[in-house]
Amino acid sequence: MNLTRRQTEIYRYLVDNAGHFDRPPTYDELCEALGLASRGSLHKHIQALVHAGLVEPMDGSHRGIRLVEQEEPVQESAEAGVPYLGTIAAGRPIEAIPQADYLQVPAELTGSKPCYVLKVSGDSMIEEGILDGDYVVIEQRDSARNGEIVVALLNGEEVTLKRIEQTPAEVILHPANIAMMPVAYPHDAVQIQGVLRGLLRSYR
Amino acid sequence: MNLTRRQTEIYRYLVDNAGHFDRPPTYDELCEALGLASRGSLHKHIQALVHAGLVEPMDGSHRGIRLVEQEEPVQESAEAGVPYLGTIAAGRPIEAIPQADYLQVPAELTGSKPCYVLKVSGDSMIEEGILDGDYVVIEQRDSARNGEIVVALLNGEEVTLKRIEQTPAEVILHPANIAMMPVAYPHDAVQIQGVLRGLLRSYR
DNA sequence: TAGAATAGAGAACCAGTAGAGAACAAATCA
DNA sequence: TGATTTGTTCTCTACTGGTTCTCTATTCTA
Repeated sequence: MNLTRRQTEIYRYLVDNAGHFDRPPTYDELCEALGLASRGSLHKHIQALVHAGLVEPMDGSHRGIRLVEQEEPVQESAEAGVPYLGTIAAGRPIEAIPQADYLQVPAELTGSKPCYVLKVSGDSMIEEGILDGDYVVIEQRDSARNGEIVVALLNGEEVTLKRIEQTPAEVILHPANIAMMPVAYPHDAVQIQGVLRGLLRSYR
Repeated sequence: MNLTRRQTEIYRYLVDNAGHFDRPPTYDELCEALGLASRGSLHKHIQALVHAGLVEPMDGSHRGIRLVEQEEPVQESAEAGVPYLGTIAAGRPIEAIPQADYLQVPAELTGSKPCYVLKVSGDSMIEEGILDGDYVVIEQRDSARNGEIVVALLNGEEVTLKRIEQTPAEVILHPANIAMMPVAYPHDAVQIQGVLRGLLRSYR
């Protein structure tokens, strides 16, 4: 995700002044600080930063603009941790987080193959017991057997977690939610990025 | 859980003055200190802090506003991991396995409190996304808040995993399966053994 | 040089936040 | 026991702050 000049400028300002705010700044406060007259203009830039995973999304709430936590590299990571890459929401690209975090995942889930962890957003697999906010452990693979749950890249742009069925003619992706229908794609529109190996959920 | 401005302001005040109170402050005292005229308004903020796990819930008691003691940063204590104790099946005692195995559970799930892992047998919590064969991470505790999912020992003999509701008269255990009914017990028949903190599932 | 990408102004919308105050019930105190 | 605190719940009001528009200006690029 490439930022424009103004976007990086604004992000810089946020980072530089992060410790300087006693509370998360509102759009109006930022507008004044940045010499903007219109919240609407600022909003577009902030949205770009949210999309780039640099600013926390605030779904309608009024709590000011916050940077996404840039946790310093966890040193335990070398110790057989599994990288946490971001959020997977049906219908959108993976929202990568800037610096990979590492999770201590039991070897029983990962096996010996390379894996990564994604956070699930949405309810499309709810009937398989995969809920909004769960973390899935994905084994890096570019092929899958029928019936496996896969991370699939569709048309090179959006990514989704679904149960896969491959026929000679097409690839069918089955959600596990009565409200959603299976969708069929031509083979060349679906690129498998990994296979579901494990699941983590926090009730904290 | 993201706090609003006023909520963080009030939380700050509580933290800053924690050592300053000789006993927990009342709502009225706090209202005055914070320049509020209405207890009702303050109550909403405090509830938000309780919900965020920053303030201890005070079920009815007076003079009850206390901060949740902040666990010090997790010390990578999980050298050995979390003990795997056996299988929990609704209606039977925990089937302990002879030699405790240890699982490498991410610190995000355990927090700093002592935990153990059980394997779930049965479908009684299927609508909460807890499936037969899943592993649950349980924090060792002998009390729980309403709405939490607990490991409960019933009549000193059988153990079960259910959502708990404690009323003055009785304890109600709610399964999450349309085919099963909630069951009410007298308080002395239910002994809480732990609270659900996390969940692991293997698709191997 | 036309069209796209970037940047901004400003208006309008409305959900979230904040607070007041009344009424109630449980806990505590006299 | 009765009176008083104290926490809880409710309704009502106000306004702030994030979002969405449309419209315009400027810069970049094919």
